[in-house]
Amino acid sequence: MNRLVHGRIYCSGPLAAGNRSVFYCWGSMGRPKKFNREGVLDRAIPVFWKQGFADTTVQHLEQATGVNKSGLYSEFKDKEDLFLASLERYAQTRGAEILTAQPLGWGNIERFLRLGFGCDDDQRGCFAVNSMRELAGLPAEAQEIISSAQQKLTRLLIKNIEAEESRLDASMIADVVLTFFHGFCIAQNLKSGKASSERKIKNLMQVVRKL
Amino acid sequence: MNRLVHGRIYCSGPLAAGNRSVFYCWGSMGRPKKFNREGVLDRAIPVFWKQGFADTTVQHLEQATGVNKSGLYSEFKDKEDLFLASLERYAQTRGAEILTAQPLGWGNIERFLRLGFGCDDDQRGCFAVNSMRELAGLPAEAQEIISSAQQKLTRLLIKNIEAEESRLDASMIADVVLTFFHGFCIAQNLKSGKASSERKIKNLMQVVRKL
DNA sequence: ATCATTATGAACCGTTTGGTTCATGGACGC
DNA sequence: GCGTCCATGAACCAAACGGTTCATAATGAT
Repeated sequence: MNRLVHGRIYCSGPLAAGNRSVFYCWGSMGRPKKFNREGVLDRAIPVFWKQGFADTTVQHLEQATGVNKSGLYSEFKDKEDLFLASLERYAQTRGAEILTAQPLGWGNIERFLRLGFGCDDDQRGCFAVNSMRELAGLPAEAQEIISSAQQKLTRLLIKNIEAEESRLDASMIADVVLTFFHGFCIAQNLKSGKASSERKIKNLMQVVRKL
Repeated sequence: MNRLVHGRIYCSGPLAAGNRSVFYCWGSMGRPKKFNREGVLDRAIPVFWKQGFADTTVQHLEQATGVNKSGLYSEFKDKEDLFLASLERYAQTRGAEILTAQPLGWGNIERFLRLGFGCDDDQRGCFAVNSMRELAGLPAEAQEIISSAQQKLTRLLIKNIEAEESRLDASMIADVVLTFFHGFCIAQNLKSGKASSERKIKNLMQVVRKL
């Protein structure tokens, strides 16, 4: 909501997603923020990634981001809004560079699969794949974010497969690879040896190269 | 805890997992229970399956099972205990029959994959696969239940693959199939058309038969 | 019919939850 | 330095949570 005071327009309430809160467009200056939207998201993502939406409290988010509740609620409508923004930023950020690297082919695909390892012990698998579990309790927007990211990945996978010679349809193989990726990611949540995860990838690559 | 009253031994507190509460072994009869352990679990499973552990409240469980809180807490230590018992019952119940049906082979494997569809709109995918997401917030026992069930499934998958002729190692193919199954299950949580799910299975079967 | 014994369900409890309010702090324009 | 305005953080709130207690209901044994 914008309000008119003394003939000047001021911003109040949560800013729209596109606006950088570090910029002051109208009115005289006030106390500057200590945080910016992207920084908060980048620090919130690991928390949601590890614990999911339901298990994450706003206290966790305060500690992880270093931003107080009132700050968070000035930038985001509620916990759900912050979650969706985090998920969207994650989905837009990850995956594409690897699958567009030259030369296209099985090498890119194997490197893509390795993304499924996650970052470290706290961020296992893939945030987007993990989030599929909770879709039942989240707004439809969550599914749309994930779906559109998957479609983008599928297109890139197909291009990489077409760069190799294969008797089978590229989109069919891409389908299998992506579903395998989902399985690889979700299974990363159980702490089994890294060796068995490596073997999984090796196995799929060996299978897929034979087609 | 057992206590001695008037020279007779009575059971009080939650009964051990193996004991059927419908049987009265010692002492004189009291008011009979209206529920039994397995019945509660079978009604709790769909709730946890759909909503996961964190999103399920004991109110939900009361409504779904028809058993009051005090009843639930007399049979189970706490919500976590009920969840683990549900997960264990689910894991022990499902999957094995399909993979032991004669004749062993690709037919069984395809039927196994189709288990990943789930039951209906509320029980999507697989309860055990869904639960992998929440392992970070659950006791180690949860992972053990899932892991041992997976090992059992892997053995059965291998036997079915060995029944077919294949140039590649059966355990390698089983690994790929199981990971694909995980991915298929978790992706069932997003409500995309059934057609695309069917295609996924067809695609994998076509790939795997070629090996 | 009475007693002993147990299951039941509603009331209750302390804690934690997501979310809001408001007095204070701090930066800028003048 | 003063006034204006906004970000900040702690206090605050109602609702919901997991879990417990206890008077009561319901059964079998005698």
